[in-house]
Amino acid sequence: MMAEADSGTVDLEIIVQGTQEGKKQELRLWLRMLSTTKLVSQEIRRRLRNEFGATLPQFDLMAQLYRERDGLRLGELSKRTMVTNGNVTGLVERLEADGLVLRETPDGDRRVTVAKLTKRGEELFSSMAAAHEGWLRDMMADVDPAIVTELWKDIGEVKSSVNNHLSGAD
Amino acid sequence: MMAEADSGTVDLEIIVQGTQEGKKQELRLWLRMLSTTKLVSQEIRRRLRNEFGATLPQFDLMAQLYRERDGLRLGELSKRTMVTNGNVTGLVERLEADGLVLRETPDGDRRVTVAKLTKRGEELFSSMAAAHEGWLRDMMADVDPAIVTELWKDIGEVKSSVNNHLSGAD
DNA sequence: TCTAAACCTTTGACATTTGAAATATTGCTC
DNA sequence: GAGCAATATTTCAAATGTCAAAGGTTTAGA
Repeated sequence: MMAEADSGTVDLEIIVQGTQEGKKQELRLWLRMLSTTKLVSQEIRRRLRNEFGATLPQFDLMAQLYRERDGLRLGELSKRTMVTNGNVTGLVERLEADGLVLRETPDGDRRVTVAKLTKRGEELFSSMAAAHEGWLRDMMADVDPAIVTELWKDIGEVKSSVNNHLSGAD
Repeated sequence: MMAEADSGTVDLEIIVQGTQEGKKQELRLWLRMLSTTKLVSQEIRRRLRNEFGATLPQFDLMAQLYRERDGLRLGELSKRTMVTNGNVTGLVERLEADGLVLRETPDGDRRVTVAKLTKRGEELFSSMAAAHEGWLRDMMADVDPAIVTELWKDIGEVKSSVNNHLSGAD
């Protein structure tokens, strides 16, 4: 596929970063990121369901509330969980029905709804979070810790590049 | 947090890879992978909608059919797209209604349904695929190609580790 | 103050998603 | 060849997801 130089010398630069197959690398990376993420998500979903009777979106939402004990406005929750507004409404409704979250409207601004974890919500999330962290350590047990750190850094670059090339709203 | 040796010497190994922050690296990596994947997915979803009136799951499904011109059984489609069986049924139904996919039952085994792209489906997918690849190159434009390649390799290790530590079915 | 723009959440229509149960067909075994 | 496990798909209920439009509230300006 790749033509060798006519003399004995080899053009290393081309081999290393150039034409090699360097066309659809981004697509290839994306497909692998996507399938890996799906794989992990499915595993976490399964364990959350089996061990805690919770769903992944519920876990994500509670995670945000757990670190903001004063609660969050639904719009803010929407941004942080990357879930649409309308979706947050239903999610919070169901969690409230289960007694894990409560909603209140602050005095100052009656347009706003703030969601907080209840006592029960805090306790449940606390144990889910501990398990969750363990599952991830488990799943990534075969990966060299140095690579984990490196991946974190490099994926950060991907994320920031993507953020700089969005078409719609931020 | 980390006990210092009693003499003047410092245990570099512990500092470097041990306690430093080395506790929740896997969790941190996972959160970043997840948010990055969501970000890219949303961008692709938006562009598919705006430019082609298609959804992301439809695109994924058609991608599998595009590379198997003889069609695929629904179960096989389910595995390859990592989408549940029941879900594939509905997706294919809607694509069939739009004239992009057709279903047929082979003579040999009447339990089976095979889905294929129609002519129109092939044409549409072909142009979507070209655009899709371009979007990804765009979004990752600021990332050094060497890092793209490295990420592909390292994420492969993550994926294979995860595959070795699944609780449920393969 | 009256009103229009801006802000925040909910609602509604529809698509996707999961997990489990139901159906249909095949292949094997006795 | 009747019964039964194994396969393959569909159906169902409930949850999640998007997008757009509609509902209240607040804020600012005329």
